[in-house]
Amino acid sequence: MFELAQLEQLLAFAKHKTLSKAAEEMHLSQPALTRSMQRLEEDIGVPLFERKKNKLSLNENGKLAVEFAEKIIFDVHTMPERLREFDRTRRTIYIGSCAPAPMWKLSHELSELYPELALSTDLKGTEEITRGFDIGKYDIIIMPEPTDKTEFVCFNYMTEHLMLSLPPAHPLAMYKEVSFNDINGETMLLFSDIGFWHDICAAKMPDTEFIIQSERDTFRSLVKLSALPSFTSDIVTDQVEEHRIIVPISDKEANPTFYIWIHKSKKSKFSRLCEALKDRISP
Amino acid sequence: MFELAQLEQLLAFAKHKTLSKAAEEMHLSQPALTRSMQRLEEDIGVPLFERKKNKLSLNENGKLAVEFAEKIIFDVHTMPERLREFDRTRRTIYIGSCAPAPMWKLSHELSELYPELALSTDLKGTEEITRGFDIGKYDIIIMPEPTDKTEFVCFNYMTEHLMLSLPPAHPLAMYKEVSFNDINGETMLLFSDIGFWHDICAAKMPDTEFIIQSERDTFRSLVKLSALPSFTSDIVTDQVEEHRIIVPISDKEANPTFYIWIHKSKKSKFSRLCEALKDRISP
DNA sequence: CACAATTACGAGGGTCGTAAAAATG
DNA sequence: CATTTTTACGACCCTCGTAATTGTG
Repeated sequence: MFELAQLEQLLAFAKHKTLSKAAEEMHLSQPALTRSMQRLEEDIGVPLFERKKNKLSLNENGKLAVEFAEKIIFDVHTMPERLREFDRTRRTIYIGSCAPAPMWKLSHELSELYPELALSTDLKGTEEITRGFDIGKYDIIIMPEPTDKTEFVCFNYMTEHLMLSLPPAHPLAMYKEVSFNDINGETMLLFSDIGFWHDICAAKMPDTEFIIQSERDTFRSLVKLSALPSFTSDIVTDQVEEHRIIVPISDKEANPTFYIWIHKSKKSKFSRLCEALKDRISP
Repeated sequence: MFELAQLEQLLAFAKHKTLSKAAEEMHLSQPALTRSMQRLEEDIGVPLFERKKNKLSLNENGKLAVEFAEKIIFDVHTMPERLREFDRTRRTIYIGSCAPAPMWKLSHELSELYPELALSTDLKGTEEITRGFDIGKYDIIIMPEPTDKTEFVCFNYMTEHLMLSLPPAHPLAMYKEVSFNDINGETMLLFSDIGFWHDICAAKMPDTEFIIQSERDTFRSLVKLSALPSFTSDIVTDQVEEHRIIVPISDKEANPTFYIWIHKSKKSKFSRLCEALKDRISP
């Protein structure tokens, strides 16, 4: 049986048309290549080359052999790549979420339930999250609505309450609660990595100008230093907001319940999680 | 890079479930297999096995690796087979003919024109010959009719005259010529390997009983010794038929002209033959 | 205790590189 | 005369087999 190295050498020769050049690419001496190709011919049992005194070229057999070799070498190279990728996905839980708060909570719980697995999290709008779920990019997704599709299992995970964070001097600070409509037209500070909240903001407050900040620390400094309103929620408890008035937002869109979707086919992989959530199964 | 031998060893292990059995099939010692599989894991970069103290089994990666390996090893084994077949067809001219006489003539001419190539001849009815031509089984076919298909090139090759060979005492021996109709109902000797002549006989002499003989020498002896009529032709000059009366057959089916068909795509391969026949091209 | 997997170590075979030869444009 | 292919020869690396170890049912 011939060796893979010989097929790669054949491809190198087909590419460079001379043994010397091919040998260079293969980090091999010319004589070694000569013998290696002679062995290949012997092993296969048909002549692959046309030999002139100082010229070697592929004959018809050789040209066909190159086509075979290309396919085999391609498969041989993809095999380890695909296996490594497969191994990686096997050791990682891929989460897609439409909001940060439930993702933090779920990440925390998963890392305790599955300390041997790595987590990969992705924060996007609902549309992109469901698309990624459909193509198998995510094992688990967090959505602001349940699903009744029979191929998914769905859990009621948590509810978040969005609130307005205001400097005490702000006119809205006196209200016990506000609606998106009240805020519409304001200029606001907004953190960028917030998933579907972007869509909510755009839909419910079309006239509001958002000053978007992607650095969390910078965002927090801005909130402290500026007189502009910003959002916070009942989940973001760690965020110290001194000298700010917190006002609940009444709209139902501001108080979403988040649901966890999992493919039924992956139930066994996430049996521990499903067990932990079994009381919250939806519907 | 891993080696093909390692993939085959992996397949052997997948088949036998233990290194010892696999080693036996591979004509290798167990320790050698152990190390070989360890190298395979290293080369690919992911664990393929689940190791218990005295039990080795494939993990999920390993099962996927087996699928890859099966495909690669299959391709590796087919490559030499296909190349040998390709080489053989390249060195052989495959001829299909519906009659023996033009096949002998063509074989003779081809072996002089292409002394470096082997000949493979096949004698069948017209239907089977054209079918074989369509599927590429034959490079050249000999047919009793021309073709006007543009993808073929066609030559008028030769005409053969079928004749009746009779013992002098036979009633038909006095005629200057006969028709198939005159012979219909006789009992006749017939050589078996005669291609489309079988169809002619069956069609034109449905009531004739043919005593079919496949051994040429036996057939000739029978012709000499029996008082039964048989066929001969103007081409079969070497056949000494003492004490036999030769009567021409008048039907047009008994005097066919044979045509050579060649795929235009193979014109270059048979350029010498086409050159030799260029005066007889048949539109 | 038979069997399976793994480790240690020495031997052998195969492939490589260097050197040299032969041929070409 | 630079370039290319091929052959000859010695060296080295790599894999193999034997032997020994550990562990299991």
